[in-house]
Amino acid sequence: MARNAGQTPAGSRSGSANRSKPPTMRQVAAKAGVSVKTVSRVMNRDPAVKESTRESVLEAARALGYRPNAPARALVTGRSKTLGLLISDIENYFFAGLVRGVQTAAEERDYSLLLCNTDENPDTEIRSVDLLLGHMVDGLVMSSSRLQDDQVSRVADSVGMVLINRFHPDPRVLTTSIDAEAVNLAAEHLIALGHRSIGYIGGPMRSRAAWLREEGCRKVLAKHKMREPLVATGFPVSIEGGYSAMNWLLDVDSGITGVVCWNDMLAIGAMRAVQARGLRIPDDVSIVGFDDIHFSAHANPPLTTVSVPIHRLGYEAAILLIDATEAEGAPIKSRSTVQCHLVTRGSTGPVSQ
Amino acid sequence: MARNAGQTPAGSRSGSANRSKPPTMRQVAAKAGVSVKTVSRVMNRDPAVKESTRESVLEAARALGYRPNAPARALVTGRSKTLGLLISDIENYFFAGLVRGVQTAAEERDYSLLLCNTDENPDTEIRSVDLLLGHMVDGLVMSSSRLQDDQVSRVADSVGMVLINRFHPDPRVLTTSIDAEAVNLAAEHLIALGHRSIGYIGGPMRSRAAWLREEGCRKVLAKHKMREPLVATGFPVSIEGGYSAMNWLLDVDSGITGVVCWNDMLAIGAMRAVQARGLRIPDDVSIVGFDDIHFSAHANPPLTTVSVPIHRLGYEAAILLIDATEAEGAPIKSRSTVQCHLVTRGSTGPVSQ
DNA sequence: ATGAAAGCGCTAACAT
DNA sequence: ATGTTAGCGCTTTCAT
Repeated sequence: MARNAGQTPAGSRSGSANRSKPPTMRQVAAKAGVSVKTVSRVMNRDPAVKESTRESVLEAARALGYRPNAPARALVTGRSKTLGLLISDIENYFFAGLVRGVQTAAEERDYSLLLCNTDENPDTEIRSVDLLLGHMVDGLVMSSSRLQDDQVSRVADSVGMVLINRFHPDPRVLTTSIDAEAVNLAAEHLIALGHRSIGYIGGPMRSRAAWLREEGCRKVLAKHKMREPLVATGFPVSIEGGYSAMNWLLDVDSGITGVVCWNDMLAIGAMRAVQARGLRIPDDVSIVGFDDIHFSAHANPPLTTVSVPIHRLGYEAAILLIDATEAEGAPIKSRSTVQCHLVTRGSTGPVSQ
Repeated sequence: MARNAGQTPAGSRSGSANRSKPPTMRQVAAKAGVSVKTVSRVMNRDPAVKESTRESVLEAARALGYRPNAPARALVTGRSKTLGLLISDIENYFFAGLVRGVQTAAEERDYSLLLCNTDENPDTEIRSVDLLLGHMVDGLVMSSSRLQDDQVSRVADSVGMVLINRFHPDPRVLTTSIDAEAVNLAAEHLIALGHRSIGYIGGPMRSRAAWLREEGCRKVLAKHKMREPLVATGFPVSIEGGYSAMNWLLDVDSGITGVVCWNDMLAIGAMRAVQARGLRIPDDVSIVGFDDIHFSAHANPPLTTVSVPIHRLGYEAAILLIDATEAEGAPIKSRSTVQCHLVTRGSTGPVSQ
């Protein structure tokens, strides 16, 4: 009877790639001697099925290697149990961590993940959003989106969405961000160590988050009645970019003793530039990063940085989104925040006399 | 007439999250005054439509904000234009690069990507495969799979698949791998530099690829009539693991002057351990990695490593898979190989006298 | 506790 | 060059 004992569906396996169509509910129903709807109920864990019928259905399903067809289900229910994830670059350690957090949440809640890279290109991003919407994703997680506020709002007309580290006036657009205090931690730390001549290496151009972080640095210095930081912006956000930016900083003002960086990648590049000039870290120059990517603890010297709970950021965002998607009425909660803290390591020290 | 000028579908936007259903082909057809099938043809770029009708259909579609419904299409065609991607950990730089390569190919060929992490856990992996098959993916890209050969074969009964860096006897299972010579490059390099006491830090346990690489190292030493390498295995494949492994190596034999590592992460950890002991790289110990992840060029000192074209690896795998999937008859090609080469940087040097 | 029929949005097979 | 009909695999009424 059951020619294929395991999970193998019946089908030829002769050399080439002709595959048999997967079994359907109808076949399971026939085999179990029940109606299609009963099989459906069993698959959806409807408690109103007799234990014995449930078992025989499950048995038949196993024997046939049956698997519910997600597209079919999506078609009729209008929900795909799928989330779209838009990031600028999966090879960036920050986004990789984010994805991991989102995945954890997705797995917990039984969602799948469709991943798209945007390369910070708005056209690519729009195409990706269209693609994702075509797949009937139930929600969208967007990080470092290059879309304007009104474009984002327009997307929110069609689907639930959560933005990472970006506030949006539209109340339907959910947000998960780092705490407001985080942007000040790095500068405060350097000042506490006695640094009075401070540089800043900035993040992506025209990014609101980047602007915010730079402003944070400025404000902290102002609060302590110090002169403005020397700011290096427009450099690529990469190790190489940090290298160039640091060289620029030192060329303009060789008296700088402390540098705050938009992120850890830049900071690592900056450290290399300092060392390449024969200066020592932290004796001559102290450097602070942002994110606390895995590698930073193992840089040489280990990098002092503002630790962002990246997994949590992704996890919270996804949970917020899923909750909002599944709530029929008004969303339970529309914003969430994760707490950051400074991790002091070897790249910073007291200013030398 | 067109109340919504832009791409906005008609629908309420009042505070809460009630979204209107997206427009269907029927509505587009009605608006354009044609049949559904004609709309279908336009959407599928069927050349057999008059230019004027095509345009009016496109116009109507734009006005309504129409987007083809992928699940519906998948249901009827049996193809989802979606690839499943199974990796062990997206936060591992190698896999992130792989994903990027796969994504490039997917985008080129108009496929979407469903991403799953396995954490090298076979149970998670089986669950993920089931999930992916439920989504009717057209193909599966698997890297560092923990499934047995026969389990893989069983999956291949249902769907096309390509394995990264793993050969499989089943001819239906496609493969993309690094070239056979790559595993020898590191050891050859150390030997050429005069090293005679060589250690090896191994990769994941029970991984065939890891075993192969270790064997490569052994064979090279044997070929040069040198004694067996001292092998450290069973350590976590991470910076921390490399640190511990290197310490173990040095504890067992303090005379080691050259170390070959399964990958760059381990190598970076190993470098840190050497430096922590007050030894210098490469003066006292030379270290070679594998992969050439982005960070390696910026390690301190920069890491000599076997450069694997990771993007290409992912790209080639995806292309192989898509080609095979779309070919109705026998697959065009079932294996592909990418060429690796040694990148000499600061972590290796001639053995000191 | 279970079943029959309708239909989700689309394309395939055949018209015309 | 365009339209009609049927049906993909599933869930949703509404029965029983």
